[in-house]
Amino acid sequence: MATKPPASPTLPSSLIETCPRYEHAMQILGKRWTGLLINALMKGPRRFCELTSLVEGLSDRVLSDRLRELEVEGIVQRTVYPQIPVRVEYELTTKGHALKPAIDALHVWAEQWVTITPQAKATQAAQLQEH
Amino acid sequence: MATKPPASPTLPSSLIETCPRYEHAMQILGKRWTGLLINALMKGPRRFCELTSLVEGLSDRVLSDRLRELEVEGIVQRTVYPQIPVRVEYELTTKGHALKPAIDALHVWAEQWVTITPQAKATQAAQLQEH
DNA sequence: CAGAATCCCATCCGATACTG
DNA sequence: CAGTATCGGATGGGATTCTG
Repeated sequence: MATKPPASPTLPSSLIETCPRYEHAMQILGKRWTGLLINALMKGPRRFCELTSLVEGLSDRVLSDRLRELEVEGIVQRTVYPQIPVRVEYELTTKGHALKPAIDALHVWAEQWVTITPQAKATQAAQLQEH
Repeated sequence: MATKPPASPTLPSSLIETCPRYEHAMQILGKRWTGLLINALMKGPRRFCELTSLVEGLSDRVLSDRLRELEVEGIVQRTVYPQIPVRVEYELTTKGHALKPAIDALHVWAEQWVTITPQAKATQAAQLQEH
């Protein structure tokens, strides 16, 4: 009962190139709001509440989560200005800015190829309604 | 949610540029295995079971889900060759291949910037153990 | 081989309330 | 303003089993 094709002659066994780094990157960037968040930070430092209004639908709690994740990854830098009330700014690190080409490429692709279908529009509209 | 600042005077109201297309793109590509899956398809058509072995850890069910999603999005084309047993191949469409620059850019970034930390290695190892 | 169906627990995340 | 704490419903996805 020939379990699986014999590893396919053409495939070198080393081919399991899951590429851990790329995988890790997708793990991070793939999470729900992260792409939009980084996009919002591309133009410069932003404060917490600016981010909540820039990225519509993103809640405090999740924003907080995402920012911490990105901080841990060294993609975002958090700076506290000890005024009263405190002012906190988030900005991309060098590593974060280095993502620009990738984000841009994704943008170009989206512009060219992604069509918002009527259903998708309806879905979106419905989601907006829910507020 | 702590009443937002007065929309911040410096921000034009049109600034809510969530960019629906980009958002939609991230929605799709961001899902758990999708990035790796597309990556695996970049080199040419693949059969179902080839994909399960190429992308390690990806289960039948999820692969099935992802392929259908990508098919609906017009990123992947499914072809059935009515032999016995049937042979099914998946390949990227033009739209799918158009993602190459973005994926490549992401790859470059990952190579340059992503370092697998000891913790991450430990985590990965642990995850592999669990099988 | 190429999946569909079912089960079911872990994680995610939205809403709400509270703090410095 | 800039968050944290907590809860509960929704979703994700792994394991297993079954089918053509």
